[in-house]
Amino acid sequence: MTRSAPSSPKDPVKRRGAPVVERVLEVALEALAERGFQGLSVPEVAERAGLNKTSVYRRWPTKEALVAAALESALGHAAPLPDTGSLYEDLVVFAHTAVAFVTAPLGRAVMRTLLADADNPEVRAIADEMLAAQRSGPRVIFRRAQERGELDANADVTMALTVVAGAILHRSLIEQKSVSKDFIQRLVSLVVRGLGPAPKP
Amino acid sequence: MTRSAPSSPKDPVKRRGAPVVERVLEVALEALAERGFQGLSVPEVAERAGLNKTSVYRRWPTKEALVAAALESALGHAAPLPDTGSLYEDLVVFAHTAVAFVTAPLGRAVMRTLLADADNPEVRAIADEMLAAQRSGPRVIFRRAQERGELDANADVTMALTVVAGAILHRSLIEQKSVSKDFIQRLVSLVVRGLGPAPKP
Amino acid sequence: MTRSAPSSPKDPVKRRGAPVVERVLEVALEALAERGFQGLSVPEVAERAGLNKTSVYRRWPTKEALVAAALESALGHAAPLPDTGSLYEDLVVFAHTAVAFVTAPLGRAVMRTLLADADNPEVRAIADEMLAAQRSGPRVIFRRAQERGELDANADVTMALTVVAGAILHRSLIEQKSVSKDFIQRLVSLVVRGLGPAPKP
Amino acid sequence: MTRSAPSSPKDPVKRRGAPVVERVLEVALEALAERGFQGLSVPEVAERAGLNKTSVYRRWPTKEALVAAALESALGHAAPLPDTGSLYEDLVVFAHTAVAFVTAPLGRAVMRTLLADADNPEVRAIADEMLAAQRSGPRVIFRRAQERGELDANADVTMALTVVAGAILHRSLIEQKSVSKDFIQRLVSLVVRGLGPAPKP
DNA sequence: ACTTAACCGAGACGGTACGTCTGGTCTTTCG
DNA sequence: CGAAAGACCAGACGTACCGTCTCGGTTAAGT
Repeated sequence: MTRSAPSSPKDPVKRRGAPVVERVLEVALEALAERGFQGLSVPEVAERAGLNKTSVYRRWPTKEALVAAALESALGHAAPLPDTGSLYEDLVVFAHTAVAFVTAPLGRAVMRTLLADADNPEVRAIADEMLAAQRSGPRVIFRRAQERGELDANADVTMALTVVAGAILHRSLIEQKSVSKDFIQRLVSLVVRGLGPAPKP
Repeated sequence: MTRSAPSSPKDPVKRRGAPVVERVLEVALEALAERGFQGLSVPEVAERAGLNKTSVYRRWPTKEALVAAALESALGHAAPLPDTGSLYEDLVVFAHTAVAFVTAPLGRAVMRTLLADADNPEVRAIADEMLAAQRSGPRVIFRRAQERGELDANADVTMALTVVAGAILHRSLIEQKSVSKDFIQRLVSLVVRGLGPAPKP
Repeated sequence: MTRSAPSSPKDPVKRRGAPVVERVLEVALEALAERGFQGLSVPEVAERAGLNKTSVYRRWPTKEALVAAALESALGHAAPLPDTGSLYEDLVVFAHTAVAFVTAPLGRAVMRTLLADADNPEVRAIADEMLAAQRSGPRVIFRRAQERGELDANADVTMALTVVAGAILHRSLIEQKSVSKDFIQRLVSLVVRGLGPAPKP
Repeated sequence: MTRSAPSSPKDPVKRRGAPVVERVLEVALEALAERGFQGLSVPEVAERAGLNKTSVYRRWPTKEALVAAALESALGHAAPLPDTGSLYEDLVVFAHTAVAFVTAPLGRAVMRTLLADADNPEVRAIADEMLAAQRSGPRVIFRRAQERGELDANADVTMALTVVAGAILHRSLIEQKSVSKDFIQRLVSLVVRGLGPAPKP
């Protein structure tokens, strides 16, 4: 017996296909960002990836499966959480990563899917999961600020997150203006102030 | 005129002229909200409106023209601006109208178009225009607050608007949760506080 | 123009399509003769007929329906029965028409269908029907010969028909040789003699 | 064992495959009879023979080669010629072998190929050859009858053969009826009579 | 017994064609 | 004249099948 490669005892599938899979999913993600879910066509992805459409259909029988796989393959790239010792600084750094996410193909794809093509439950579920992952991290920022005493214990953290994310979203996708560093600073300023106690009249 | 038509209990909706146009544009708006721009098809609108697709094509030769007309027909329903004498109250009222807008078919259609189907410039222009109209009003709220001395003269009004709109947008479309009265109050609280001077440490 | 067109009291459908139908069926018959039933493809027929494949599919949803229609449209061209007063002469004339049938596209199509593609019952039925029609006529020839006393009353008429048809079939399709006038005469001679009483030893 | 021939430095063919080859060709013949030439697919033959399609393609690169090999492998099974001393009896026996041939898979395959799928010249040539072999034998029957004086020297022997073969062909393939013993007797009777002198009126 | 080389199984892949579906144009008829 | 009906074209889509290729694994021969 020629037991080769003990690390892969049996790998009947994807001996030839491994690089192909990556390429296709990458292309699918791009296309998803450009055209949205319903505008995406499997033949187009196949052509862009440089292989025959039948080969794509073989692996992912439906468009949903392809998109789900593409989204899933891009999961787990959580950005490292900032810890500068200052809520303001932390939030600025986090906002930048959020902007980067929304600007990159993956983020655009997720956003388009969430906003416009949320009909398919399978895809929707994955996109939701990605969004939750995206939101779970930053909560730590606020908790640390609370532990430092920089933030009140019952500050509306959830609202702050929604505000930061929503403002960036609105700015980049609705107003279609670039999210500048200045914008982020003004946004974070407003939020940090807003989380504090009411100003004296 | 076939008013009674006993042979057909279900009268074929609106047969000629002006009422037909209204019906079609109304249906087009609904479909736009449901399917988005690229998901909308002229034959489908025709069928839903109860007339032959050729009749629709006669009036609006392209899908763009139909959508543009539909959006345009829904313009000019600017909500009355609140003037309660309190920035907080004014913003709460405004936020409610914004939520109503985003919830209604027209608003959803505009949002979907802006977010996901912004490729066509003609349609995009109209949607932009609607958005600008939606934003022009509320600025008065802040100006009045500044005149009352309730708000600093160089407060970041633009940011405040973006934050309110963005948060509502994020809440309803991304998180897919209902925008409750409580949510709005907390949102406006945060924004009003954020517009004030920095809290004392 | 509103001319009610009394010249066409026919059904309201196929005003544009009437000539198209003929053309398609004609082409289908040709293709059937060339490629056989299973070798025939609807798109190919459409292209040869100069119209879009969807137009063909609209009228005949399946290949079977198209072939059935093509065969049916070619029915009813029964050749006039000869009546020369001589069994030999009658058979010679009839054999010539049989040869013409087998040589023409229609005949070849029927033969190919009967011989090679007899799997589909719908098509098979039509081809069978055509064959029966083709055989019903010639029996009269023998009956008249019997009435004239030229032929014995219990002569094996069915066998004679099978022999004439089979020999022509074998000659033209199996041996692939032309069916000459001389061949026909020798064939009929043999059959006529064979129908008579046994020769004296 | 087939002469292992140690002198042969290279014996690329059939070290392991000898029984496989037989099985494949046998199956191919069956499939040819069932589906005809153009309906036959190499993968299907492979599956029916219980081996992988690549194994079949390795030996016979094209469908034509496979069919040619299948037909060729079935050659040379000439039935022994009858010699009963009576033309009638000889012909009856011969007709039975002809019926057996046409009924068996091999015969049906040859017939289908000759009748319907005669496009490929290579295959066609082999089928023609088989047909010629099938016809060469029976001529002896007539020659012996002539030598016995039972048959006139210038009787139309070729026509008689065509008639017998054609009638059987027509009966079994066109009329799709079984070729009974009675049918054969009546057929031979007619032919034998037909070969004799014209009956006296 | 061990090596070697032909053979076989498995399945990914490109490619072609098919039949379906839908969108948009056009002609003809009806009211 | 406008609306209905629907034939028609165009093109994309997903499926099926074919034939090629490249891997491994196995079998049969030969030192």
